[in-house]
Amino acid sequence: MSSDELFGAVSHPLRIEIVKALAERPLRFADLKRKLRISSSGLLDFHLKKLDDLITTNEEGCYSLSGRGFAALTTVESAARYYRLRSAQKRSFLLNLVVVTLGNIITLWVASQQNNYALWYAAVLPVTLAWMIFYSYWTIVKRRIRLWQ
Amino acid sequence: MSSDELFGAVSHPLRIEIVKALAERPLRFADLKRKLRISSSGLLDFHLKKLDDLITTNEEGCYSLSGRGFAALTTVESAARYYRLRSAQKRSFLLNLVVVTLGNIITLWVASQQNNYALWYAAVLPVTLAWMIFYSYWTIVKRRIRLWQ
DNA sequence: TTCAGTTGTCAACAAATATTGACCTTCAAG
DNA sequence: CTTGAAGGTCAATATTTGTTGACAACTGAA
Repeated sequence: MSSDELFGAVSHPLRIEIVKALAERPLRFADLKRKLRISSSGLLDFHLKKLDDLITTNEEGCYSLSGRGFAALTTVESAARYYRLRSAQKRSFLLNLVVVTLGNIITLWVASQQNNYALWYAAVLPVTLAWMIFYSYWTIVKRRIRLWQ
Repeated sequence: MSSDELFGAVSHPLRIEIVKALAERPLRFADLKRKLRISSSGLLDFHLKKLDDLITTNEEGCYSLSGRGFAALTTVESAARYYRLRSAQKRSFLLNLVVVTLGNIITLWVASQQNNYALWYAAVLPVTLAWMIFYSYWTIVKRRIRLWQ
């Protein structure tokens, strides 16, 4: 099953509903009709046939998701969660930046109390700086996450 | 844009090709025609219009992916390998752990050269420890990412 | 000026998809 | 035996999608 076939299979609201319903638990024909508020048997039949690769029936006539069906479900959910995920990655980066900056400020303050900045110069600053440069490259260039706008 | 609209947009092989081509670099109308071996302008026009939400054009007439377009691309790729994202998050955590640990080791080594551990005790250790505890909680509990097995 | 290439739009049609409603069989309860 | 529900199939039709080919405005080079 190629990508476009998978997308074709779940490119109708009713079929997405069917996949989600069957992910919860296996259902029979009439159960599905009731659950999705479909009045026409023909309509459900049509969409079930479109989902052929994604569902299986057991010996009792219950429909459930096949392996491909669960893969499709993951894809559907990842599409829905995508923006949340990216904004989480963005938050992760900004939080890291705040922690590193605060860490440097605290370290510098403690160093100033002792009038000994060598440790900050030699260790804390280079390590945190190198980390943030790498993390920035990874976030902005590799993941293409826009931190502004 | 709902899930089924996103899937509808990329449920045709040619449109998947277009999204992949534009992910590489922005292209103009004729460039796309040549690259995808399309003879009819009308055909390309039809599919570009279907991809309306996923692409933008700049002032020079170049088509490129919009934010949603990159989201769609990620979905297409996740359909093929949907677990890669989680393994990236796992790598991110482990890398952070290595960096923090190395940072502490380097800081400790520099401190030992000066025989002054106060800075490490008072600043570096508490900050990095607090960060890793929070990050662990977030990764393991919230994201449910399994670092072992 | 002409010619080729770019960048499309549009009408027409073919093909696929979505929906409805009629119809069928089986089975169990009243 | 009748009734009604389950579990569908099928034909007809409406709507959308996909494709072709004609056309047109603009641009730059010969």
